[in-house]
Amino acid sequence: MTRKTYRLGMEATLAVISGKWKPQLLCHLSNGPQRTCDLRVALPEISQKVLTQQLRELMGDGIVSRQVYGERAPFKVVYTLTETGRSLGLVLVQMSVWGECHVAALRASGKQDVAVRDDHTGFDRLLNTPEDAH
Amino acid sequence: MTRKTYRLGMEATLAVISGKWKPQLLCHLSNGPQRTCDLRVALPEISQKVLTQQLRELMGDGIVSRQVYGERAPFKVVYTLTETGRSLGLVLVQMSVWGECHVAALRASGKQDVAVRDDHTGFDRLLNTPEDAH
DNA sequence: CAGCATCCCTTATGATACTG
DNA sequence: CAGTATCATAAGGGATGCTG
Repeated sequence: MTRKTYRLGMEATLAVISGKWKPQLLCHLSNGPQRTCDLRVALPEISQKVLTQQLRELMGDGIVSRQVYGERAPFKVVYTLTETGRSLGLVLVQMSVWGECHVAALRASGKQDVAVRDDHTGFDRLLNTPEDAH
Repeated sequence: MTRKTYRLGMEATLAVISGKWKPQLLCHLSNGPQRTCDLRVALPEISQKVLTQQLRELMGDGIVSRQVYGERAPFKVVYTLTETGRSLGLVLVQMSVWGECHVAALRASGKQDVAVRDDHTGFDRLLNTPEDAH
């Protein structure tokens, strides 16, 4: 087994959260466990292949877990953020806040025409301890 | 001019800091202004083309500035983190700390064979105000 | 319902040679 | 010394059809 060596810790974090749809997946999973079909509704533009792919990567990194209900097809599959996944909360919120400020500044300066649709409160539930969430 | 719309603020942040060599570039630039040749020494494996490319992207996002000294070749070119670039400090440190913890956990669990070479203190200088740095 | 396999395209990154 | 231009390759993502 060959060892993967990152130069900086933040590269390891980037490896976990970067991917075209991972931020949105993490955002929706922060609201609680989600079925596959829930995620497809939340992210209408993702392809089936990439959805499965990115969820597998998050599983490999210990960020989400997968539970299967039912003996035979059709199955019910539920994805849940692990405790490790929830521990990303502060990082995700801070990245979101910085990104929002940066986009506002870029637009104000006229350097780039950019916008952000949703605000960082999408991750707020991760900032509470699991016991607080009920 | 077509508008780029991010769904989440963190996607805007990822757009700025993701790139194979950007974390390391930001880390070295956090120690102060750097000449092109300094960066090439610090990142021996980056190609000339990609070095220029990633620096241009950081400039386009207002993260670094570029100063040219000299009337004709050979020039002296210096890259410096802007105030916006320095404002990334907290985000970069937190991402690094989380990544280090995560890598340690992955290794302890035997799930992946990973390691991080440098620790998050590489970004520590960004946590001070510019006036404090002298 | 959830997922796999295949083929295709776009993007990111790399190697090399050349210029002011 | 710094940078451009060109060509080549790798990685990420998307479209479609099929399966238990």
